[in-house]
Amino acid sequence: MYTISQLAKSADVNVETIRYYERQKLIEQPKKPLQGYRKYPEETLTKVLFIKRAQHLGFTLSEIDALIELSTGSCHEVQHLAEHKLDIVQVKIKNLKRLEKSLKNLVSSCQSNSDTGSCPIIDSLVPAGRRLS
Amino acid sequence: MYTISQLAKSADVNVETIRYYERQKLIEQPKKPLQGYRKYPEETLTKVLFIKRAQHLGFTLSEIDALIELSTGSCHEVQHLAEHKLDIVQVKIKNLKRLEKSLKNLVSSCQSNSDTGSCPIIDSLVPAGRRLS
DNA sequence: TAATTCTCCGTACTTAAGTACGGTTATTGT
DNA sequence: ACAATAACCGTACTTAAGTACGGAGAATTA
Repeated sequence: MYTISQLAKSADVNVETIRYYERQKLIEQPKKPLQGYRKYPEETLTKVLFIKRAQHLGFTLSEIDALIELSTGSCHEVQHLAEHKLDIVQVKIKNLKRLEKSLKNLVSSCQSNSDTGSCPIIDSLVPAGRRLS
Repeated sequence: MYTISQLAKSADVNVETIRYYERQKLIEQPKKPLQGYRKYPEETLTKVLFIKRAQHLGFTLSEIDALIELSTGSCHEVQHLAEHKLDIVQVKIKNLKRLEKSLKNLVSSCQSNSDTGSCPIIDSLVPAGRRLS
């Protein structure tokens, strides 16, 4: 059993983060005893660690909430959630790669620029036939 | 010369977005004439279009502000900014690829799962030796 | 016992890039 | 001339995931 600060330290998060998770109902707040402070069971630490791991995989807190809901039972639905997240990640990668390509082009067009009066990057961002200033 | 709503329409943004850019000093608010509404010059439309293009490349508004500052003059610094953004994009791609890999593993571990009582995804998110519920 | 540290709790603030609202004035269309 | 738009303006709200603050009470340490 942990106090809130022991729990936070064990999970390597801020005390405020624990309280935030409680407000979001991701973890349960233990009843306040008549005397003394709240005590958190081992299970809560497990849950916070679970949340942190899932966040690392790109899941949002509300997705993690769903994950926890589904954890007792539906492996299939969990899989579905992970597949959905995988889709999103793959779309993001695709978009970033397009971006990477554009930026590389821009940077290299600068490299071969000898004209000190203009910048190919700026020029390419200004629509054709327009003047920025 | 445009009214604010003509400007917004031409740039395909919301009127509120124009006003927001004014507050952020990305574009200048024309003086209010003694009679009538403000009039925006062609240059402002160019700037808004510039902003939108730069945003597409992943630049934040404050970076775009810098870009506009640098546009008259320092091609080298503009290049530097673009290189910095390229770095960031490449780091993001790398991280997302690691994520993609992990998610793929998780999904495929589910695919080969015959145990209806547990889910490999959930199991892998719960730290070793712990129990979620 | 006194001082310090911790918990508890509600509320407000943070970032980014806007969006929404509500009231007032100005302009345009009929 | 009168109704319907549009502009103006300040302020507040939005999302996500927390962080910060301030005051009150409880617990630990010297």
